[in-house]
Amino acid sequence: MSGKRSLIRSGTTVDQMVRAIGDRIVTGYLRPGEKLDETSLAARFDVSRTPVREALGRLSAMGLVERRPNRGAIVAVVTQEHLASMFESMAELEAICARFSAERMTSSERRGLEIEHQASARMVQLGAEEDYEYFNTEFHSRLYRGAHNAHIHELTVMTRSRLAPFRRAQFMLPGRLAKSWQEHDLIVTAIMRGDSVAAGQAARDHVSIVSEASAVFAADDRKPIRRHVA
Amino acid sequence: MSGKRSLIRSGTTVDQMVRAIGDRIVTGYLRPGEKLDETSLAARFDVSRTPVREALGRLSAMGLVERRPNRGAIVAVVTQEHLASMFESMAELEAICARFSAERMTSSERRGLEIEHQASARMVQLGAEEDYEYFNTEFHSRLYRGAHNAHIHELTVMTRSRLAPFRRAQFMLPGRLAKSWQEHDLIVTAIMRGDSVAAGQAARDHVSIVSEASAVFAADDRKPIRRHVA
DNA sequence: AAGGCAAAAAGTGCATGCAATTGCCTCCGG
DNA sequence: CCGGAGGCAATTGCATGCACTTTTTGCCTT
Repeated sequence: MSGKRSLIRSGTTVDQMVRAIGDRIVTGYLRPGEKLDETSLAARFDVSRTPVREALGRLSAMGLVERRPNRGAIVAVVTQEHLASMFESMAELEAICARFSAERMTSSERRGLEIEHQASARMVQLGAEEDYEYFNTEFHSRLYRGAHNAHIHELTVMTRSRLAPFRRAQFMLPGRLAKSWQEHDLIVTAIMRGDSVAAGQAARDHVSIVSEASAVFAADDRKPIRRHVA
Repeated sequence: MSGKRSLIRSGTTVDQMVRAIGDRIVTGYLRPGEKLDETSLAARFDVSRTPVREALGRLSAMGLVERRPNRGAIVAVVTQEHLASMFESMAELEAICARFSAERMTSSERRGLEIEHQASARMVQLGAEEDYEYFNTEFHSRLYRGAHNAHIHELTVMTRSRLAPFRRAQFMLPGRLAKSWQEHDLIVTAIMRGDSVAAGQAARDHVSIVSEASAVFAADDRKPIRRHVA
């Protein structure tokens, strides 16, 4: 083969394929409904069809691609209805995590959450969307971990990744940044005082709002986003 | 190849493998930690290693088998802690389904639920564990569908199947049958009067009790079940 | 000109073969 | 007697080839 398959090192070939293809889907580079031809993908990444097939299988299990027997794979196309169901699920899952976090977070976890949350306030003041996004992700991850429930954690992360393609532009909405922080603040406050019911409700509301914000973009997401190849 | 691969017809070869191996895991025929050798499985089912590999991949995504790169696959071994987290998740998921069902079930869905539930009462009187298990599964499925949320449905079914190996003996506990029905009754009643909070709580409690009942069996599940190699 | 049918082209599904990695067993040194 | 290095067997990971299914295209019929 040509180069030592430089991009995306580490892990087995299949892992690389999963990441390579998955990234392109999550970032919107490959658009819903787009055909995923095994042969072309294999050629594109300079591997044989076997690891590509396995990667498509895994991505299918993740819900990112749809596989039709004997008819090839396409990037999963989600109906507006199914999208709504995923957002609703996400709200419930986050609510559970927040509720459990309020009950179970260790004092050091609470401290960490508080500190990160306050740090992210600076990003809001600066209006740094990109940086805030990092803190946002970290914030939610802390909630998932704080729930101290491996399985819920897994389900939540899975659902979140599946929603990723539809969430990416949410912070472009004017004022969304500050609002997001305030919503986080409600959650943090509730967790700090151990109010599991309030924490759950605040988390649910937070996701619901994100859901609506994203829906705006889901609609005009049809415009060509195609960039350079990788 | 020899015979027309008679067992488990329909679907692609991989589907058959997934079902064949998955069944053996879910029913406890293959025990946690047991090595799943690709070559032997391929020989056993008279197919090549390729579909077996893909099946193992899917089962791994389902959480039924654990795959260690270059080191083969084993039947997923869950720690007591992770098992507890799955049961807890299940309780929360069922609670969500019951809550949504109370709010969203159509009148015909409500009618169907009620009828099935009443029918299952006969199984309790007869002490027919096997038959009751069918109604039980059906009952929960109705709850999942009644939530009218495709994604929650998916997560719930996935979690349920993953718990299947640890639930199978629950109805062997004396008196569990009648208690189960009474718990179902609480859920049904709450749903019928549209009391989402009560429905959710009843469903959560129901699963929690099942969880404890199953834990009893999870402990002495270590005894050798090994039979002939299928 | 439009519809339908058939043959070819394309692409998936599975089998098989080879390379690479792992685990084990042996042998040697301490 | 124990610990480690090296080689061997077993098993996984990937590549390739063939068969079958689906789709497309071009021609023939109406």
